[in-house]
Amino acid sequence: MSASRYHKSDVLEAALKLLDELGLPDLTMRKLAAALDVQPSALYWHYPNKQSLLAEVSNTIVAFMKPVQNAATWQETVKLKALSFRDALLAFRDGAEVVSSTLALGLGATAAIERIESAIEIEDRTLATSAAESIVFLVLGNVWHEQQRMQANSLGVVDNLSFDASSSLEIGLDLILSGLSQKVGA
Amino acid sequence: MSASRYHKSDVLEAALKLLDELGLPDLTMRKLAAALDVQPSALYWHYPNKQSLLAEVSNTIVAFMKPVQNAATWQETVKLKALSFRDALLAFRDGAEVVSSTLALGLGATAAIERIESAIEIEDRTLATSAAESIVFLVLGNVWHEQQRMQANSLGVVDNLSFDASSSLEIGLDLILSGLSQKVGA
DNA sequence: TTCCTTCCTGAACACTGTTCAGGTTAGTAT
DNA sequence: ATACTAACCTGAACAGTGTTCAGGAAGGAA
Repeated sequence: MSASRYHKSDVLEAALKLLDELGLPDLTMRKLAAALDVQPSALYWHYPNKQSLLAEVSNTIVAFMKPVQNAATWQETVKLKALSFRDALLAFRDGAEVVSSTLALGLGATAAIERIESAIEIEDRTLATSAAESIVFLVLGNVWHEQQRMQANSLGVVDNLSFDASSSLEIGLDLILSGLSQKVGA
Repeated sequence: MSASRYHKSDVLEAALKLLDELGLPDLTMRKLAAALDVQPSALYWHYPNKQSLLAEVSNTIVAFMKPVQNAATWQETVKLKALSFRDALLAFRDGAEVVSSTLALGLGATAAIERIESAIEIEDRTLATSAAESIVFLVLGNVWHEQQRMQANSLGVVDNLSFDASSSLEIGLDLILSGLSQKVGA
């Protein structure tokens, strides 16, 4: 198989598949090349470097956010969007770490902030932006931590299962949203 | 100079110094060894691997948090502790990234969560833990983002200076704290 | 058939973390 | 002073990493 040639989207697709199989630490250019039955240097025709490849991987993960049906209140919509972001991260192995890294580099994942900000129906847009950014950091931190535990568990490391990550995230979200409602008098 | 032998704390100290001079991506075992005028393999007598070294670096950064004088309300104390955490991260180059990585690995930085949680004077300790965790994620995300911008700026990359990271963090903190006050009826 | 763009090879460069057998130094005990 | 033991380090190597570069082959258009 794979007798013909590839283009950018094929490489991206293969990277996502390999990310899921091996995890981020083992996602190397050489293994990616081997999976495509190609020399490592071939990848550099499609992407200038590994970082820009990972940036597109990150964008793909973020774009995986499912749109939310409008809820009763905008607060509810914001929460659903945040949880949809969470689900997108969880859908890919090490998703949170990938997105965190590229967001810190200023490359990708600003889409997530914008999408959440757009749901915050208040007049003070500076406040809305900060709130959206806070929510994104909160989700990323939570999921990163959770995915790390998942891998540790699959490696047989003992863990205190007494801690429910998903409800911890929801508590944090509720805190921000209730603070937001209060500050804006709604 | 450096004619005599080292022990663990010397290596840690040198690592912190080198982190500040070179940044996390260039903090390699070989450069650390060279700074100590020692073979790279010598480092592995003190630390089993690079990760455990970084975990102690992370712990040192977190321990850099200055204690806060008790404020009028516990809300104020929590906020001051969060800002003290922020200052500790900012005191070291790439501090937020270092601490994020090791916190995700479950190794260090739980001290920061505990210290903030202890200031949250409410009865529901589950809520307090989630709130403290949220605050830590928020600070880490903010500072990571900010430190990345600092480095980008020092490399001559253009940046929109219209964005004040420190006030964005304070807004996020206020949102969580006001949500917390509301939920507990204080 | 010529030509040009697209995609890839093969080999190398300059690194990285880590291991290991063996040596040296320092301090303690006899 | 001598023997012993723990602390610390050398030197060399292994197996891997991202990336570069000159050149070659495949596919479509003129």
